[in-house]
Amino acid sequence: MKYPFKEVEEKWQKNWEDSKVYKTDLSDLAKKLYCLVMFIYPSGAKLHCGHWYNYGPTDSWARLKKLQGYNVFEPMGYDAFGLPAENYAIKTGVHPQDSTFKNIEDIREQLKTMGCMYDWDAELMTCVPEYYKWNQWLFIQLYNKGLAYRKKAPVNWCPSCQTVLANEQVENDGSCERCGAMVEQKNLTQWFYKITNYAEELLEGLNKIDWPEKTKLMQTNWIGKSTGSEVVFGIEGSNETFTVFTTRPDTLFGVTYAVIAPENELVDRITKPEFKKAVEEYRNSVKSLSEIERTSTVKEKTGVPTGAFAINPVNGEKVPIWIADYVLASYGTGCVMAVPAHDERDFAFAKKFNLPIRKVILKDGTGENDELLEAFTEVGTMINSEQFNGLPSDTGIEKVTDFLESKNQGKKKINYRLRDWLISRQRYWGTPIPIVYCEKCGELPVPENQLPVELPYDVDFKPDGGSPLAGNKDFVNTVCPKCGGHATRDVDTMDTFMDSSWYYLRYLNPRFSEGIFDTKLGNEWTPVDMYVGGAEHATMHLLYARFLHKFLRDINLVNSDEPFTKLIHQGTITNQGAKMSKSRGNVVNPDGFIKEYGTDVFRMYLMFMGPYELGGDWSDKGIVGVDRFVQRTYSLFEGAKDILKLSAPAAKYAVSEMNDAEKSVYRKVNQTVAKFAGEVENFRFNTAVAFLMELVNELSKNISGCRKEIAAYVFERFAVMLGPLAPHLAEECWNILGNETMLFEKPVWFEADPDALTVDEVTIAVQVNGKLRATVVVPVNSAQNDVKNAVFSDKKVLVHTEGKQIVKEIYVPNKIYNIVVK
RNA sequence: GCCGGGGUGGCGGAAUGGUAGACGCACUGGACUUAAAAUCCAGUGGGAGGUUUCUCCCGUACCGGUUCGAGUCCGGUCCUCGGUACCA
Repeated sequence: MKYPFKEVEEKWQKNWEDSKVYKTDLSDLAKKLYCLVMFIYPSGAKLHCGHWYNYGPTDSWARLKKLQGYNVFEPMGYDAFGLPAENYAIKTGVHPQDSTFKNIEDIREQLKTMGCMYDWDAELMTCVPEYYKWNQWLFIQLYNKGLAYRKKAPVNWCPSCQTVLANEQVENDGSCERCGAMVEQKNLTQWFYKITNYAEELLEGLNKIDWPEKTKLMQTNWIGKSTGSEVVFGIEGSNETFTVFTTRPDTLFGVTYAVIAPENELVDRITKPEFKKAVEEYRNSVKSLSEIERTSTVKEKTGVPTGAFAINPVNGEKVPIWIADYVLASYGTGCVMAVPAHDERDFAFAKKFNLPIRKVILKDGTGENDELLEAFTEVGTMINSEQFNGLPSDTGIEKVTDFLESKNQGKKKINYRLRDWLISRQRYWGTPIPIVYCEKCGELPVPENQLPVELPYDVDFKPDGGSPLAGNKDFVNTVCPKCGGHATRDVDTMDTFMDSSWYYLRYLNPRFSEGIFDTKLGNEWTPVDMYVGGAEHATMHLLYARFLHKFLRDINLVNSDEPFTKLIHQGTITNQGAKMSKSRGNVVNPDGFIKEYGTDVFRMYLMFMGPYELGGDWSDKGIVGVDRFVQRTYSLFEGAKDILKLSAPAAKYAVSEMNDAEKSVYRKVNQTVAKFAGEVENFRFNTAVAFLMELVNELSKNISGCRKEIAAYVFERFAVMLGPLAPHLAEECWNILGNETMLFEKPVWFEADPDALTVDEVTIAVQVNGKLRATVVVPVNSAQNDVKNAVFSDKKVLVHTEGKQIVKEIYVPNKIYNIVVK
């Protein structure tokens, strides 16, 4: 009979649910295991293949652990705030809350058909007051510790989304990550979190976690630690000074000009009157450029002089001060000392504007007067540097800094590229920022007992450049918690990365009302043991979550340093070479495949496609192969109905007492058992599926030649191995065999019989000069002399060796016999 | 530009420095069938010859190296995918 996947899948899903098989007992900590996937954004596009590729195989991993006796907690929820719902509202008039709840209903149903082990009692969504109340609470804790602050800053403004984007959310070409519109620069007062306070610890912590090296490297580069010095320059005819950060104080004698970021306030004060016009024009021309455009390497260098001069602290020399867009206000001090001879950017700039280039580091083997054709940025010998002449430049770095320090004109400094996390969004569909502004008392946090600040339903979310909440007078107008006078609320909402930075703690009890989460459970169940999600979150979500976890630790709410012990990225499933997205219209909906083949086949096909971490281009060409495997498996089990009731298999059998078919089958099943768990354990699902296919091929051939009890032994193990990869099918097969309890109700896992893995004969490859010429079958672990006899009685070997001089023979036991001839 | 993956049959992909191509798709032949589909069995990297049981040559993007032996290690080149963007 054809495998009736629809009835079978529905039946076991219902049985699992009725028996609460996937309800995790969080009080049982003996073998606790927290397996987490990045929660889902409930868009109208529903679940697509990419989601399945994330969730299905991860669930298979978790199921292996469940069968191995772990107490697995696997929750699922909805990252429900965010721009797309609001954009959809602007387009269609459907309120974000209504569309979001509707989408969640639909997606929940889809998720349930996947048949994952989600503990649905732990389900959460971020757009309800019970959740976002704690975003606000957490904001206030950060505020009270001085880690949430406001500042005016140039920000990326997306004219289409009408919102500010973090740097990280702007694409390479200067377009908005979400809608693709070109991003502009705009100055707004915004809330920031001081993630930079944790820069060093975020860097250090990477050594303690089992994450992909490339992800750790990306975070390392993102944090961008660099060790150098701050050097104070005077300004001619002024009491003002400015500070530059440099990693190359050894080149200080080579400074021939200085550059200040065009936005820097100092520019107003130092620019000479006759330069004012040109400076203003240049500043305006730069304003329209995004940071991405400004810093493009292909862009020609631009800049103008200010007419002011800087005084070099080491030699008192006067050098002109320029402004140029290649210096960024947001990195370091926003001021740079320019050493064209030894910095590529400065070199290009100096060449273009005919500024002097002075060599102060001599490359070994070159002359002092040789012309420089490009900047020399490596270590050499210091020249033209007064008392430092002759020193190797790497030693000079420290000596020059010491000298500056003694004159109080510089010091060692560690600089980070990481910037503070901008969390304000001029948007409706998010967590209101719990701050009020009182005319008398100023800026005040909302008292904790007044939380949550509820997001009102009634707003006009037409895009007009401002925050939609500003239009709701009932929301905006409030009383000052301090003086009782009139006050207004902050009308911005929070970045949704806030929601996703601590959700893994809330899952443990989403209804907990006495605090942000149950700290006892948090300490017992986190860090998360296994976290699986896309590599695109390497520097945003995954860095923010680490930051807030450390903050929660510092206010004694968690007892660990890191949120996610082990991290895996699933690869991207593309379609016709492009990432699946609604806007491209290339989303592959799995529903049709589920209808035709069932959820187990679809899940297994995704796993069979290739290495999990590589992903690949979508094609349904091979799915019939997996379906055939399921059909063959099912009919094999049908032939073993109630076999466990008829014949209870022993724990192991002696191979010597078996017939050929039994030997072959018994060995194969034990070989499979021996390697299967390791494959699933390490997310090598493709080979795990292949091994089960090999087993089916073997059983098709030989199972009919086996005694009942051997067959029972084999089928029992086969059904259990199906468990992680095809849970519904496995449960059905387990039942067919005559088991009274469900596999996932009373988990079972088998170990291989080591005696079945030993072989008494091996095939050895015989090579002549590295070329395969024959194979010989010899007893396992044969001595070289015994093999040699077999080798040299082989005709093909003789053909290639006779009449030639044997130079050398290499024998690797049980593997190879190589003869080198001349 | 820099950093990090990856390049293996017609296709998806397997291979602790030791018989390259497991497993699957597609294809070919056979069985079953009135026929087709489904299923089952067999074959299947390319080429040359013997053509039944065989033998040889070539072959893991390209060039070179280490080694008895390289898809795997080393040096260089090309292509491709991701990350990043003058970070002083």
